[in-house]
Amino acid sequence: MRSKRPPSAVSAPPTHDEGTRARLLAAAGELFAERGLRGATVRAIAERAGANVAAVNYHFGDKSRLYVEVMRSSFGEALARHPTDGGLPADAPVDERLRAFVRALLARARGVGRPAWQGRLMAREMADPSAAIDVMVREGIAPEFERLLAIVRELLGPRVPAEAVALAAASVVSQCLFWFFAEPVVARLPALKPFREAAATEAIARHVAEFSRAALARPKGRRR
Amino acid sequence: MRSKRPPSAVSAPPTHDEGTRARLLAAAGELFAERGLRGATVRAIAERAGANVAAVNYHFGDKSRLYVEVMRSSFGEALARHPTDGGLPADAPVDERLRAFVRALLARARGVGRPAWQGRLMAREMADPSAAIDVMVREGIAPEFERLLAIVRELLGPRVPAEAVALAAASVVSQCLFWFFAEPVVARLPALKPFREAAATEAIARHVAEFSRAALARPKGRRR
DNA sequence: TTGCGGATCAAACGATCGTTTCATATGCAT
DNA sequence: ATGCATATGAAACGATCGTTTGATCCGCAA
Repeated sequence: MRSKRPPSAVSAPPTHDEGTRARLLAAAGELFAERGLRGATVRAIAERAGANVAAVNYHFGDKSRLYVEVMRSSFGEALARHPTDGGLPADAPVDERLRAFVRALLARARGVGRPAWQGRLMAREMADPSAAIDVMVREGIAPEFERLLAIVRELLGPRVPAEAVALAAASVVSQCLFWFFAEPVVARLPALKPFREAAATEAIARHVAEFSRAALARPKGRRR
Repeated sequence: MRSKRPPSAVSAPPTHDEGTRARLLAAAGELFAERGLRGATVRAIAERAGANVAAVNYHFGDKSRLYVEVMRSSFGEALARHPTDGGLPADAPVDERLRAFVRALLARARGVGRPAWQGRLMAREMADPSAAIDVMVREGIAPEFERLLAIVRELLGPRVPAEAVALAAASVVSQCLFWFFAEPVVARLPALKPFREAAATEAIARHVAEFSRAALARPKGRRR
């Protein structure tokens, strides 16, 4: 009912309107994050994008194909905006690399960049996995988890078995994911409520890095 | 299409058939966990329960009321089956109390008891909160988180500010929740896949308790 | 101008879902 | 036996959803 024209430039589109497809992707991202794959109707997506109901099927084939396209672009954008190496050189100190990893994971989860709905999209994909999660794990999560495994192995030392390294890496990741996976609980616990604000992200990152660093302290002269 | 009668006792029901309501609750629990609130249709629930389509509305009013009833009974059962104090006396050593807390949380999440779908139900409620989460947090999660806060405060000492205690408690909880909140990812990461088996729950509990215990080590003679 | 292909539109189709309706069965007090 | 409240059954209603259809608009090459 609003403006049928895209709110982009004032001038007319160059050859044909590329805007509709992009606006559908953005609107679908928001609505899939808000209401889920089933809950977000094609009509609502088209309306928010200022497009016709048939636009989704015309540009993406069907609703499920639009969904995986949203997941791919959203996840890829999050990967590019917050790289887990934090721009650090490969030979940077382990502590700094661990801190950078934690910071990147938290930034992705809590939407420090533009679209704040990407974290919720990921949480929904965990609770209700679709075909999109396979490529997300294979192309994004798995290689980055390998990088974290290397960091943890460097912290724990070469004598620690692989299973213990994997468990420790999981402990690091979990502390970052918690803050938006369990967001409805965080919002309802008075002790955790102050950390919901975006400004608290840095404090959480510092805590997670310190907490993990203390737990991963190399047992130098321990009983053994 | 199968047996219309409940497969309970061989004899006839005493006065009237109480079984239908209970079978609807059980079938709804499974299907809500498998497909979510929207995905599980009342027809599928009624069919699995061996009841008529109208039975849901007759016994529970409508679908959403059946859902909150499922959540309440399922969550209450999990609370009762795995108490976070682990049956320990209140004056037990902090380390044992922390271990018991972690073990209980993991047992609930990974369905060590009977119904393995309760964890998935909780994960879905996190990704897509309904009216049920308010009572779950108020009656179950909040008081138990307070108990964890007391444990952590005892470990960190009285000089640590409340925000640091809250962050540390969140770190403990997150390590337990991770293993079923992020289950689709765990299942796809080769390094974590072996921990999916139910037998690995005890190993995870030991790791989480040790990891947290090391991170929460009281800074005896640290810089201060 | 004409013709054409891509893009958008209103309208409708078929399927599914939650819910309702009304009939019927059952157990129990009278 | 009779009346009544509870419970179950088959069938349908109204609403919504994903998708399809056919017409229309528009920029551009011939």
